[in-house]
Amino acid sequence: MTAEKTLKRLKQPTMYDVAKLAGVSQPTVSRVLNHNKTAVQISAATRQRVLDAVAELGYHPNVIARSLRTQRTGMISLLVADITNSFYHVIARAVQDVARQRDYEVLISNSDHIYSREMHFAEVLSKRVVDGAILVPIHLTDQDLDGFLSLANAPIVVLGQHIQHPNIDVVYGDDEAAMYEAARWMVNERGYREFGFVGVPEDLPPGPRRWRGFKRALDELGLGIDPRFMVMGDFTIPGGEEAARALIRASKRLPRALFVLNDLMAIGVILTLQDAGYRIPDDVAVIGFDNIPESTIVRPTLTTIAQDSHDLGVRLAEVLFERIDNPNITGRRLFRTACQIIPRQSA
Amino acid sequence: MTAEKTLKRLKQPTMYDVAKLAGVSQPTVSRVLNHNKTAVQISAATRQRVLDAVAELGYHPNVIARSLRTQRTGMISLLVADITNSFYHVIARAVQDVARQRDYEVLISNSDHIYSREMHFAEVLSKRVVDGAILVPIHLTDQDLDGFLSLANAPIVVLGQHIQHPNIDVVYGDDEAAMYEAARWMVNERGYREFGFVGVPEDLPPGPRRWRGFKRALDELGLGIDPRFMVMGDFTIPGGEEAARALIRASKRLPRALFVLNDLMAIGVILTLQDAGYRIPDDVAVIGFDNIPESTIVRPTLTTIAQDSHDLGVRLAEVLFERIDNPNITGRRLFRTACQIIPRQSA
DNA sequence: TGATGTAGTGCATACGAATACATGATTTCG
DNA sequence: CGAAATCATGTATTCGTATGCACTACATCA
Repeated sequence: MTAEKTLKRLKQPTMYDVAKLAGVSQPTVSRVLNHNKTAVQISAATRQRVLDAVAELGYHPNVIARSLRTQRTGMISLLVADITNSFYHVIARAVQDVARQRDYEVLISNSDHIYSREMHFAEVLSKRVVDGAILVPIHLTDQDLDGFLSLANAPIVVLGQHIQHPNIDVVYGDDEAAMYEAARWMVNERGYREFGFVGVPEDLPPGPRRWRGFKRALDELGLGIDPRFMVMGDFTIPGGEEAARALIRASKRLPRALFVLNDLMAIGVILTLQDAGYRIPDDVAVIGFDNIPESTIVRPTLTTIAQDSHDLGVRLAEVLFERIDNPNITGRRLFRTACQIIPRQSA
Repeated sequence: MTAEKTLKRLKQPTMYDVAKLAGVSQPTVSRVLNHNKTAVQISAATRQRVLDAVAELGYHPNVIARSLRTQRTGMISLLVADITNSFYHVIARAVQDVARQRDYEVLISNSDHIYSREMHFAEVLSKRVVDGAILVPIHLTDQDLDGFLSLANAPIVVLGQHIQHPNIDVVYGDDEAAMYEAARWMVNERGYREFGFVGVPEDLPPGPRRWRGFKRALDELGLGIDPRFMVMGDFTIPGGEEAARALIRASKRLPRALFVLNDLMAIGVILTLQDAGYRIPDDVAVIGFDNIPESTIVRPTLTTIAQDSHDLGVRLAEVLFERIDNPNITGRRLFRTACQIIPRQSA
């Protein structure tokens, strides 16, 4: 009698168990537990009996069953391009904070910039395990997203202006304008007149935009850029290191200042150039983008362009929840966040 | 007729829809789609008709409904203490890789070392949204975990030797032994004989263990430690900076070498000491713990003790899946991973 | 050739909670 | 004081899938 199968997992109590103990019906239990969300009244006596029974049994609602019935999961997902990139940490934390206030869970995934992982993520979406998704699409196209959006009945919000889908909201830092301003600042305030650029392959989202802002400023100022001083990386520190080595290989003389597409690569560039004997910023100045925490760890500290990533995260989450609460919202809504130059030692 | 409510979300097709289109019953569809997991046979003709119907409708199984029926979610969760600490990134990635191979999703959460968040996480567990959990408990006690374990019918695996629960598997890096070896190495190989220690409050898990290993080596070598050279932080870079300032305040003369409980704090210590005019390692040597990527960014590069975090992550995931597959496993199984000294410039 | 398998399929039900509807008890008001 | 309104609760059904069981058709064997 006592020695039942201890190995067998104990079954969780259900609303029926609570109802039986309290001497009421299962729906009554449901109504007591959701009384804030339902208009139905429950007598104080019944409520108390139910609550006592809940406490006695240690009852927890089964989230799966509830989700099946309500068609809501209480979860949103967040796809970041690189979990090791601190830029996304702040965003993730902000998203989680907003979600926590609404009793939502956040499912964080990591694509490592890999297309198939982004696709996999979108597929999970279409199986309806989450009520909505925030993503940072690097490879996913409007077409891909369109397919998933019509399958999934969940809204999508993206970080990055390049997604043009007519029914996906976009939050972005205005990096094109920021690059433009930064280039002018480097010339006018800092006095640099010869630049190099460490970017990413053309088709990767932030690349073309940041390049355009940069190029526009240079054009207006009547400055050109030597093609040998343009190299590409892959957003990571090793990518930056490789890019720096490529620069050195291409020409023993380096440009006076380097714009690097993001901070991680900028750090890689600095470390490699220093190892090769160049002084930063005396021989080569370096400016990055993102203002990640590591930018204050490198020496010299990294001059960079800050996206207000906390704000980005909060907006992303808020915009998504608006859509979740009100599925009738349509259209491509745009939310812009300004960027800001953070002058430090490297440029 | 065509202009139905476009605003209304389209309903996903269900197995019934597929069944109707294929001219079979719903269970048959289920059997076709799960044929690898079920012993039942299906004729080739029927299978093809069903698959065609699936393709035509773009059917996706509803994961929620399946979970309710099977009592499995296909998700595990991972609670890390600090999402900004790179040490956990490698673990997260390793866990995700193992999970991916088994078609499991990983729900990453972040406690920020906050007790209430750890509790919240455990509660989610007990509502059965995941099939198992990996966690890095900082504040959670054996008692807490015991409560949740008996509520949840899901196994728990933890990182960190301090959890002694008789039914929770433990994976850990052998940091006590590593600190012991590192202390001997600092004395015998590097020649330091006067040490300071930057730790964390006594009750926080890795603290006492790492301290014990360190202390044991010093005792054996007949070296003492000046109480003024012992300060505490909170695992973070700002925590390390504050600790360094406390050290300087306590005595203008600093110890010859500093053991710091983890790399993030070690970096904070280095940056602050440098700003205060101390040369690393000439005035003060610093050794950290974890071997996070940032340890190669600081200058001087950080001498540290490496945990094989990829291995830790893989083990954690594998151990968890073993338990998920075989709920009859009981007991506290221990899995140890060795640590390794990584000599760099800071000590 | 009738008893016995076996492959292929449908029927009914269960998972746990939420909700439309029905019902009985109580109050309200003309 | 009787009809209608209101309150409190129960009954029945639903969400989408998996699975035990029943059933048919056909093959197998003695």
